[in-house]
Amino acid sequence: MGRAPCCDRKGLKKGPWTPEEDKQLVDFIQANGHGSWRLLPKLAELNRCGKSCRLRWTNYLRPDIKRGPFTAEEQKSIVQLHGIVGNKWSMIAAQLPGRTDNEIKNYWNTHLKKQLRRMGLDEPPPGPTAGCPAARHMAQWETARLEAEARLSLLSSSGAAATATTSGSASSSSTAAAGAAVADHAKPADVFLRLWNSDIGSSFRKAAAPVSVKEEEAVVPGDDSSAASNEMDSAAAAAEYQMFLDFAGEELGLFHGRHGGFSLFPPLDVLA
DNA sequence: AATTCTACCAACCGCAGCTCT
DNA sequence: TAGAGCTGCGGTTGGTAGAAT
Repeated sequence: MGRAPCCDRKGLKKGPWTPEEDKQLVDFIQANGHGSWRLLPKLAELNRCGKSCRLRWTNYLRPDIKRGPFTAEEQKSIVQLHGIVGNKWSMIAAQLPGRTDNEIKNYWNTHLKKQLRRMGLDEPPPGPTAGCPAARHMAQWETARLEAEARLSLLSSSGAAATATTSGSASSSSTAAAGAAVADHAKPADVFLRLWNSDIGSSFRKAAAPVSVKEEEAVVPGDDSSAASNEMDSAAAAAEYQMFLDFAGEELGLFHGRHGGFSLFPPLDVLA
């Protein structure tokens, strides 16, 4: 995996772009498309590296970029998605039309992170999962999934059990069943269910697969110590997740419920 | 009015993964 | 199959504007 040598060339301009450079880049891309970023500077007669051109275009010059402050709805989405996928800014940006990953990242670091810090929620909990975001997020998903399953079991008490059809999932068969059940029974307000079935959920399951398998292997039947350890990890992750949800619910008005009775999911009577 | 501090954001750097040969 | 080239992503930095002293 070699590194791109384009920025190593001497004499290429760095730093802020001038309006003339912007116009040159926009005119060229609108006329020809960006094609190969590496070749673009030469073709557009810009004294910049391709990487710089791509960044300028994607983060600033693209016509579909939405400018201005983030709306409350966008803030909610960012917090919600960050809780699920972590610092996958491009993934989060994909769910917010007109916003770039760089913009979201900056917004998170300068605004939302501070709010979390004030709440004392920015530090990962101590323990084995602290350095493993995938494991922590898997635990978060698992917590939400369990709640979804509980809800679904109540909702479909008279219905037949769903057949597992979800493929590529690294979680347990019950998770796959929940995923299938979700497809059949999900209500629009069911945030988790929608996310689980979305591209994000799919990417997450895929990304978390090795961790999940490893964790399952680590649990030897009858081995109380590893089971207990796993239980503690899950509890810590679940506690962290709950803290995050509490913050999101109270501070940003996310999800449903009120102080003390907050839930990722809407009350049953809403679904009924 | 001058200086220092803080917040914000555009841009850079380097790594990782994908594609092609 | 291995290595080189290219692109995309996430972390970090540096410049600037506005606020505070």
